[in-house]
Amino acid sequence: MFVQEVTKWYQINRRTLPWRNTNDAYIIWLSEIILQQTRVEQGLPYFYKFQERFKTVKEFALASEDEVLKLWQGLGYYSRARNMHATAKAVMEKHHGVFPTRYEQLLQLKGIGEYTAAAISSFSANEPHAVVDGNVYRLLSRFFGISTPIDSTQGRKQFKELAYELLKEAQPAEYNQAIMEFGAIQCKPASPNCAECPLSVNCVAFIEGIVNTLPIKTKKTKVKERFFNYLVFRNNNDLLLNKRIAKDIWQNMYDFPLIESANRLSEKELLISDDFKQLISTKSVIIKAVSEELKHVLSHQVIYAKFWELECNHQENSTMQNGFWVAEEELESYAFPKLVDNYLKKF
DNA sequence: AAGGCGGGGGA
DNA sequence: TCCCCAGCCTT
Repeated sequence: MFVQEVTKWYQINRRTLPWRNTNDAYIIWLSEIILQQTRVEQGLPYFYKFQERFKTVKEFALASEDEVLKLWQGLGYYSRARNMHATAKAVMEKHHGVFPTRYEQLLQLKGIGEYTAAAISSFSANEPHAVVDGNVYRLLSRFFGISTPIDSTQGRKQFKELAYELLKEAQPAEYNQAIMEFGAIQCKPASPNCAECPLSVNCVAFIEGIVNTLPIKTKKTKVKERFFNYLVFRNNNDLLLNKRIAKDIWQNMYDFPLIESANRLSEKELLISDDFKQLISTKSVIIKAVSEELKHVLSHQVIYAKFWELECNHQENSTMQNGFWVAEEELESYAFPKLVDNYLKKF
């Protein structure tokens, strides 16, 4: 009953999306990685950009990581872009440039976990692997009244088993699309459309009036505060950039020489700090301006950032391993985190 | 098992 | 504000 109703609803209410109605595993892979933890509306323009720039997995593999990250700029979770690039190369080397469609092979590729392997293998080859994403957790927990936390090991196991059980009576490709679409459009997280829901008569959460308490999640991410003091060195038309190579946020993207402090720094505290002296090195520098404090919120940290604009009479960066000077017109080819991009747009 | 990893949108 | 989004990887 559940499977039939969800499928019937889907056939009437499905959105037309550019990655549907294809069984090209490469195109489906593009869309699935972009959509991880990302709403369709937010990912859509990126899907078009990537599809246009990289017509084939070979073109993707031949690109530079810098270019891939630049295309990905603004979408977040940048490891997705780095992993995609690695996977494109692996497909060239290990699969002769033919994107695999088998679940077990897909799982071997970077950035592809159980969900994405199930999605690609079912959509491209109709393999019977159940997708279990946020939409599926929500819909199943409500309809069957399951209160096991979805972020527990037991919960993941229970929902996965149920999803696979339901898939037995279904057409994998269509039903996997259907159950996610139903969760995204009909059984939404907040204010789901229960009044017009074809499942409501049998929905445990609806009958018991606990729709908005499900699904249950136990862990909450705690947010860390960080204080960034960016030094924007300018010499005539050139700016000093930094490549972020540390194991930290925004890996392999670009920003400016950075002094991070445990708390908010006054101008005096910044100027007398050892970090500042070290970055200045032998440069003679004039402070031209300082930006307002920009607050940048990530899911797991809040960054308070100030940009110090420094006029510099000569170029040297001996104290910075990953520093290099770039002409202002060249900035557009570097991938910047949103925080830095926001600053650059103003200045 | 827990924590890290972006950015945006809805209520 | 808080929560969630077509999750995955490392520790």
